[in-house]
Amino acid sequence: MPTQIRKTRQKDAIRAAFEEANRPLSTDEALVLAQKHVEGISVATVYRNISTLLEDGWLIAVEMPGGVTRYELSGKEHHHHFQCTQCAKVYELTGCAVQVKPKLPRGFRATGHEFYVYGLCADCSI
Amino acid sequence: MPTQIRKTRQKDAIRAAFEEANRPLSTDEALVLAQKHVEGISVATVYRNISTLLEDGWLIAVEMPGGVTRYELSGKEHHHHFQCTQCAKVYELTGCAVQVKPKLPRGFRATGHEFYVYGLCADCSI
DNA sequence: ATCGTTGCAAACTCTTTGCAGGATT
DNA sequence: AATCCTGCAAAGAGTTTGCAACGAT
Repeated sequence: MPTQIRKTRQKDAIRAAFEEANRPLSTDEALVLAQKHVEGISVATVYRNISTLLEDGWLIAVEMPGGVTRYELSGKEHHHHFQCTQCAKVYELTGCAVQVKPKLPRGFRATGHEFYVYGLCADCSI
Repeated sequence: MPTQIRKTRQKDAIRAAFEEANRPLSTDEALVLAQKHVEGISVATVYRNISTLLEDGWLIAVEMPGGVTRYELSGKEHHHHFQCTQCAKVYELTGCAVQVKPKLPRGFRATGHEFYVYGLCADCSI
């Protein structure tokens, strides 16, 4: 008998937060957004549910340099991320072409790369 | 009278650690290397001195996605960083050409970008 | 003898975990 | 009713800070 999973208001609120946001969310941001659906939802619950959603493959982690980890809906095609230097929000960048010619030291082997753009988002550009 | 600065064994040990390493160091790595010069040097001292060296402009912070901040000697020309997925050490990449054509959403303005390469360092490639 | 610096320990922040009560099936 | 899930509070990990003692000038 596989362990059963129950539907709760908190779980729904957290999933809704990510679906409504349209951008990667930190645990704090997810907490604030989820609290609009379920008042009094706790941080621990947000952390636990994000862990579960990561294991389920519903979310993936977005590691930002010098910042807390964000999470976004999985299943999107390859893309990079933009962080606003003013409000610190992170956005997805689609169709951002990057050409790399890494010159590695002798003996080094590259297996992947990450790329981040910084600047001002639309709200902060005003 | 400007605030005087004193020369201490701890301070020298921490600077030596960065000069000998030839790669960006985390506070932990700096602590371990500094302890080879001054036994019993404390974490607090490492943190405090790194802060001072940052203010002095002798060090600059290297923020790695999903990892602790590293610090490297300042004054080098523009370069990116390589992180070994095996030993987690960070190395500088010189002469790594990156061509970017970011397609930003309407109203967004880019001011900079960061680039990271992952793979196996020489020691871990064996 | 000053007073900058250090080491220790406490404080803080972010995240994880134990546990008892509450909610879903 | 069974047991998954939540909230609270305590516990960890990494970093910062207060304070008395140390030590460079």
